[in-house]
Amino acid sequence: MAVSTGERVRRAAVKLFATKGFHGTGIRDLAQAAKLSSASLYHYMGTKEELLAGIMRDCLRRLLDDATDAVDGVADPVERIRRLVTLHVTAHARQPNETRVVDDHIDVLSPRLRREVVQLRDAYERLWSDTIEAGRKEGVFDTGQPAVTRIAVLDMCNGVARWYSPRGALTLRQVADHHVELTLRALGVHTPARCGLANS
Amino acid sequence: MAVSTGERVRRAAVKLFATKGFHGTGIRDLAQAAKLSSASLYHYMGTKEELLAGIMRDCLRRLLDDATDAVDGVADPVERIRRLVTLHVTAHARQPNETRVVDDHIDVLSPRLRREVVQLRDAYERLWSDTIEAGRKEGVFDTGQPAVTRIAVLDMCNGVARWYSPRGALTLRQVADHHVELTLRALGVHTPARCGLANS
Amino acid sequence: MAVSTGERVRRAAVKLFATKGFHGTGIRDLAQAAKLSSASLYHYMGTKEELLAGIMRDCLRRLLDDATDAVDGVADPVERIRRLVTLHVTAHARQPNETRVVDDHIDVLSPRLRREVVQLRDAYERLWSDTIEAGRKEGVFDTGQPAVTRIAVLDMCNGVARWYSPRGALTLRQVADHHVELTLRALGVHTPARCGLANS
Amino acid sequence: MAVSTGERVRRAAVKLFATKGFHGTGIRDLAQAAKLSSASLYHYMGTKEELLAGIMRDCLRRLLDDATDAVDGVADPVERIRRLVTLHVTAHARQPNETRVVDDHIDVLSPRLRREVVQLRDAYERLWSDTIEAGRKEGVFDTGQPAVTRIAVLDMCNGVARWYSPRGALTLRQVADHHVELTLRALGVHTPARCGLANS
DNA sequence: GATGAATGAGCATTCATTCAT
DNA sequence: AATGAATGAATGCTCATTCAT
Repeated sequence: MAVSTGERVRRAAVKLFATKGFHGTGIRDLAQAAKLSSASLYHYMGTKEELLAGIMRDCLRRLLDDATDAVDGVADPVERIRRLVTLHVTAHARQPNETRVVDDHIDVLSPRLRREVVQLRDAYERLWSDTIEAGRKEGVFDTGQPAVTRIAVLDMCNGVARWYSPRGALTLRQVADHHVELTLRALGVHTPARCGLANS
Repeated sequence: MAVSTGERVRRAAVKLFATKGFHGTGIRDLAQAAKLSSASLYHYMGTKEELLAGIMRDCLRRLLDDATDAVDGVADPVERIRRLVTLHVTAHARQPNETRVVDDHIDVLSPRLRREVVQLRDAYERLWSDTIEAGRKEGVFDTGQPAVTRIAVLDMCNGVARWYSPRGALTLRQVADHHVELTLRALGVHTPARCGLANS
Repeated sequence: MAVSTGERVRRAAVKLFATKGFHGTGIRDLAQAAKLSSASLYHYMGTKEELLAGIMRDCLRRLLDDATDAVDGVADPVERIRRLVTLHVTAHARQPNETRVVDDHIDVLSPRLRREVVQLRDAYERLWSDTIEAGRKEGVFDTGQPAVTRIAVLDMCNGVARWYSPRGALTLRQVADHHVELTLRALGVHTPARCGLANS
Repeated sequence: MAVSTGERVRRAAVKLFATKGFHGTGIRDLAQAAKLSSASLYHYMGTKEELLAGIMRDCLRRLLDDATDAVDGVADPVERIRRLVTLHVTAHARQPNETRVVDDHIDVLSPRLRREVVQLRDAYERLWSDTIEAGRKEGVFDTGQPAVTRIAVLDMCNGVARWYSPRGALTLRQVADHHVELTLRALGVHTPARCGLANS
């Protein structure tokens, strides 16, 4: 199935921004990767910065929507966190470039464009903090520094985008499960099969 | 106590590279921050890239040396990992800019300059993997994916450089201890005071 | 008749390189002479050095082609040398800048770009040495050092580019004829009207 | 025997100006070649341009003095030209760098510094034109364009600096003699041993 | 006599962007 | 929809030169 030119531009941008960084990517690099002249590029984007902001916005919106759906109606904090981690890790493994662009470029945006992106990111992180807080209140999570733990867990899961390969030794399922496990341990959840005993 | 001009250049570079990125930092930004003309800058550095590589090399060398000292003669894997985490977190909290430069810019370096930096980083990470492996062999660590866990723990600890403030709610001691705790949990170490019970 | 912008750039370069030298000509000088911004210049050239190499290559190629045509089918060494000198002097008188650029800048080129230029120059000079050699074999040229004589004659003819003016006392015809005469004398050809007697 | 620092500077400059050109030679190149810091260089020279002018001036002065001595008291135009050519070729073969600097850099000098150099050069060339004129008046030289011939002969002899090597096939004596021969032929002098007959 | 430090001006080249076609 | 042409501003870096030590 053919891909529209605008989509080709966006994909080129995602790949280049992720690997070379926003400032390390020139408009000519983008044009070449999108097989367009640099002038034509401007039919499909505003400025280079708006292109970046658009990518970040869409990626975060999708993540937020998916996460909202995933935990919708789920009350159990353990199950909620399980789903959040799985979704987060899956997204980072499947779209490593998009997620790396999102995770690494917030400071690059000028205030005007940053606002919306930050709002989306905060809304997304609130899903996590709310869940962690709920688990603490219910006594199923045991962590002295919930905010720090949340950041730590997210950083840990973000890292997947930098090393996971579908051709690697681990399946995506295994990686996701492992991070669920790590997260539950970080949150002090007593996973019975594991209390101090066998290797997985 | 006076600071040498060369040191001033390096400090300016550390701050700017950390906050704006290598490609986002111009030679004129550096000059202004170091209170020098851009021409004078070149008395104290080679190229901009060599300046970056020098910063990364020194920071990693210090970290590697300190870590080597810290675990020297310590046999117990739990104690070793405790020290590694404490040192790592402390470095990231005290020199957030240096460590962010190191953590974010390896891909920026050209092959020639990257080599040495990668060697240092690998030597440092080997301290971690060796320790984790030893703990697994002794049966005190319980993790199905030691390599993934190592990366996860390092990413988690690296994050400290992005949010810790000496003027924040937590002392450096508390942050370090918390990350030791998180790490031990990730490694499946049964910390008695915590097996499923009280908040810290 | 209008001149294309690319041609304007090339002409400006020829004039400036000839009069101020390659290193003495800045990109801004070129831009000003070509009535373009220095950035626009780069739509019409690669690097400054490639511009130079292109000029040299084209000039030499034309000279080589013209000389090849001029002596094509001509067997008599005296007539051949007559034509080579006439063509060479004419080219140096009519395009003094191009030829000066060619004659003065071979050492400026980096190896990559020098190769082709040197090949063309050598092919051109081979026309001369082959002709001189043939004349010697036939006994019509009398010179003890044919290689040195060839260089001497070429240097002598090259000089025309530095002083000839269409508004000067001598016509191009006269200058060419005079150099033919000088060359034949250098080659020891006995021009009857002249064996030691009258002024021309 | 030791060479003074000032002399070392001058020699470095001669070599570099000759091979890379004035504009192609940086002050740092000079300093490196003279084994001095670039600041120290300025103890031994004025500006870079004055260094160039000094070299040209001295070289021309020596040439002029030597040539004046060489023809002093010699009346016969043939003998005079013989001596001028021998001296000129010898100088160009023995000091190829100095003479190339002189021959190639007159246009580089600013008016102030150019004046004296041009005067010396003109005085030197007057020795040649006076001699040629005298020969013509006496009927021993036969050339229709004495001025053009003078330039041609000088260009021809200058070329020696670009190819002569003491390790080459020809001795300096042979090269000088050959150029004397070429010059006499150009001036239409009937050298008996040669009138149309054997190879040398 | 020698140099490290310093710099304003300049270098060739690339930047992101616009616009007429 | 697409691009060649164009540019002001900026890029990293080097220039020749000065001066305090």
